[in-house]
Order: sequence, then C-alpha cells, then structure tokens
Amino acid sequence: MVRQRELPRSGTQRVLAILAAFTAERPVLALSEISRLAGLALTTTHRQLAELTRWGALERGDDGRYRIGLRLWEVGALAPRSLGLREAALPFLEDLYEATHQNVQVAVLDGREVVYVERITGRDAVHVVTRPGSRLPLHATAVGLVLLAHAPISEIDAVLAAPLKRYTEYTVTDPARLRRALADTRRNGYAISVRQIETVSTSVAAPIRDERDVVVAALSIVVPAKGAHARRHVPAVLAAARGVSRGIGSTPGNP
Amino acid sequence: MVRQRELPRSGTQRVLAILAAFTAERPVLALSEISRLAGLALTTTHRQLAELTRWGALERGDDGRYRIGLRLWEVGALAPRSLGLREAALPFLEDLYEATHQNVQVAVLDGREVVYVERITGRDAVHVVTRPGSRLPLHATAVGLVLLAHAPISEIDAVLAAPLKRYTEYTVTDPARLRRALADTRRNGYAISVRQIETVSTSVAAPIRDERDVVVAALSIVVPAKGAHARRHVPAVLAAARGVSRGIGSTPGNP
DNA sequence: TCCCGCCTTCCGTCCAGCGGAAGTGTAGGC
DNA sequence: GCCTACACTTCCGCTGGACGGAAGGCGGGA
Repeated sequence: MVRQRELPRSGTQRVLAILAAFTAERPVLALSEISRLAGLALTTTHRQLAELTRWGALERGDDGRYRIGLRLWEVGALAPRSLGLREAALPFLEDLYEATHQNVQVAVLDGREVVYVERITGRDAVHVVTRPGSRLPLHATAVGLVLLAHAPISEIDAVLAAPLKRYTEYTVTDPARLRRALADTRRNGYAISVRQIETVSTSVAAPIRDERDVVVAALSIVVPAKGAHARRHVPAVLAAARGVSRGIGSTPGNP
Repeated sequence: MVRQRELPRSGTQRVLAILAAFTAERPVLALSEISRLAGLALTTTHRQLAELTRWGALERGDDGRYRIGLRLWEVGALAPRSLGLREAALPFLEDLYEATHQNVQVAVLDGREVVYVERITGRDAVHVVTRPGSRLPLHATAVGLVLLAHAPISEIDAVLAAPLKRYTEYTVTDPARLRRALADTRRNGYAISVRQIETVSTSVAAPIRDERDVVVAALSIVVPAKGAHARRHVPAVLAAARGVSRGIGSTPGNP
C-alpha cells in the first residue's frame, strides 16, 4: 500500500514518493519495488533514481538495490528539531545515562504522534521499541503525555476523540482517565507511563522548553517495570530536561 | 555561490538544489535566499517550497523562514551508513566515552572526504570542530588516514596527487610522508593524528570492518594534544572498533 | 506616510518529462 | 546446458505540467 493517499502527480511529488518508499522495515529496495511502492512507471522510476543517486540522496549497492544515501542524511541532519535539539540534549542525556545505565531519549511532537529524535541505550537496559525516527502515539507514551499536556485544548480534544490504540492490557484508552493523566502531568511537571507500550517497561518524561517557555520536546528515561521505582528517577529527569531547555536558546535555528 | 556547478534543469534537480541550499552554517533560509542559492525563479521556488513543506521535508517557521523538516530527517536516518552504523556503534562509543570522557566519533568515507556520522562529546572534552554531518579531508584526520589506508591504490594516488590543505603548522601535506603514515596505519591497525586540524587536539582512529572484512567506517577518540598520551587510548579504540565490526553484520541494509 | 524588499498570485507559453514497448541481462529451475 | 521469468535499460512520439515575468499585497524601517 502506498503511503500516500493519491498517486504522485508533480515531479516534486514523484521524488518525495520515492523517498517515502523507504521505511525502517524496508531500508533496502529494488527498482521495481520502488516503482510499485511509489506508484510510478518503471521508466519514470528509473530516471528519477538515476538523478537521486547521482546527487547522493540514494546509493545503489553491488546487489543493484537502493539505499538512502549519506547526502540525504546530511541534509536531514540539519533539521533544527533533530540536529539542534540533539546537540543541546546530548550532554544531559549522557549524564542521565551514566547515572542510570537505562534508556534515555528525546522526542518531539509531529502531528498526532511523537517522533523520537535521539536515544541512548545500554546493553543491559530494558528493551525499547523506539529508535531515532520511530513514531508512537501520544496517549501511550510518557513523552507523548508531556507533549499533549502542553498542546492547545483543540489538539487535546482531537487526539482524545480519535480511536486510541491499546498495546497492552495496561494501555489507558479511556479519554476521561487520559485527561486526568494530562492534568497530573501539568501539575507535576512530568509524566510517568507504566507498561503502556510494552509490559516490561515504565518511563518518566519531562518537558523541554524553548526560550519562550513553549514545550518543544520531551526527555524521558525508560526503566524496567519490575523492581526499580520509576518515581525515583523524576528529579534527575527534571534536571536533565531543564538543562536542555537552558541550552536550547543558543542553538542555530531559533529566532 | 551555488554548490552546484550548473543551474538546475529538471524538476528533480530543482528539488535537490533547494535541499542543498541548506547548510550547517545556514540552516534557516528565507524564500528569496533559497531562490538565489538554488538558482531558481521566485515563482518556481515558491511552488516547490509549498510542496516540500506540505510533505514535511521543510518546515516554515513563524518568522516565515524555512528549515529542514523532521520528515526529511526521518528518511535520511534510514541511510545504512548512518542509521545502521550508528545503532551498531553507539554502545561501544558509550563505553569508550564513559571510560575517558573525551570526544568519540565515527566517520565514513564519501568521495575524497570523511563524513562524521556520530559523535559523543562531553562538556569537559577538548573542543572539536566536527559534528554529525561534518566533512573533513582524509589526509588531516585519523579517521581519514584509516579509511584511505584501506582504499584502492588508485584512490590513494588520486587523493595524494590533489592539492592537500594545511590547517595548522603541523598538518602533513607531503605525499611521501603521508604514504608512510598510511603504511604505518595498515601495519599498526590504527592511526594517530597529532594537531592536524586544530593544534589543541590529537586523535586515535581504528577501522570498522563489515562481515567481508571491508573497511566501511572508522572510529576515533579525540583528546587534548597536551598532557594525555594519545597512544595509551589505542587498546580501547581498537577494542571498540572491533566490537562495532562484530555488530555490523547483523544490521539492516547489509546483504 | 512612504518606500523598499519580500512574498504571493496570475496566466500565456512550451519543452521537459511521461510511459508503453522493445531490448538486454541475470538468476534459478529443470 | 537450456529455458523461462523477472528485473532493468533504452528508445521515442506525444502532451500537459511546469515555467517564470509581471503585477499586486504586505510588512518593516526610515
């Protein structure tokens, strides 16, 4: 199924349809696969791939298949919500990681989802499904609760009015309970998410704010649900998030 | 100066010219700036920007200026030479960082340059000019020496035949000395680069190999040139690089 | 208030790009 | 070794998607 609702019409749409054909599940594609996924004729695909490869957006392997090229990654890395945020966040993520040796990550809001832009994970840390570039829904993640709690009311209403997916028996999908969780998040200044995506993990998240006090991202730690008490990580998560917030005003890309 | 030698002709070239207008130095651009940098008419630029923004490749801020969007970063993050390598390398980079609290990084070969795809830096670490996405020449970096040492002879000849830039009074630009350095790198299995880019730093790099024993990246540590002996980091850098090499065969994107 | 620079919209014109068909190459099965 | 199927590459007649200059709107600074 093509990810785009309609077949590409303009040249620009064709280029983007090709890039969109690549996913975390399928990072390597043959020409005919790209043609099918992008909804383009073979000839068209062939021509476009040649140009994208020449520029470096794509790379063609010895096996004849295509992969996203370094040049595209370089351009993508210029995204302030990835590069700028990451540069500001990394020292604090390092500190939090060293203190706990658990997963630490940063996510931003994009539409009705969270997108993880950074993750540090240790070998012995609890398994997490997220990786940089991953998307998860707002209601079932601690970072999502933080980001939603500070979104406009209309946005909150829209998210809670839509069908909410249940991942585990613990996943909260009742809008009333979620509104209380959002109110708690605002009052406490952090969110805790217990066994919502996977039953083995719990996470604590806190908001990262820009110089205008707008919540632009959330930082979280993910720990095993059993044993360690997530609540005891709250002070460190808050401190790390505040540290990132202080650094954010000086990163390129902000007015 | 437009980065492309010729003005864009095809639709695809126009899209890529727009993306190429953004750089680490200028991650935020106004419409007319993009038009000039990409060599496109205002109308054309306006139309293209609308499509790129609609898709998420670009984001337009409240100030009316454009930034690289999260969606493009997501696609770019699928590059095996960035994502796959990074996922495999991060645990070892973390270990090396924790043991030393110095800068640790991974770079790949791209044309006649190295591109840094990952970097962990601490607050107290010596200043380094590199960031993810940065490019530096091969001859003046430890990672560059490692990558060049294992490149085809024709490639070595081509690089050493071209003018080599001097960054500090210590930068080696004599082809004969560089050939000896490359031979040493092959024999030792690592490279040491002293005050080549900045006079305050020294670095040690080791090769990261894929399952066919091909050198695909290099891992390095950057330490202050004064005091700490770079040589004593060699065992740890070699161990980290070997660890990454072992992990690489299992990452997505490799045959 | 005026001017300048930037951005947005309009619209007549045209060639860049489309895609079907045919050709080529390769791998796997018999 | 041969055959078949599939993927990829090249060709070329045709056309509508896209071009960009001009005009208008908007906002900020003098």
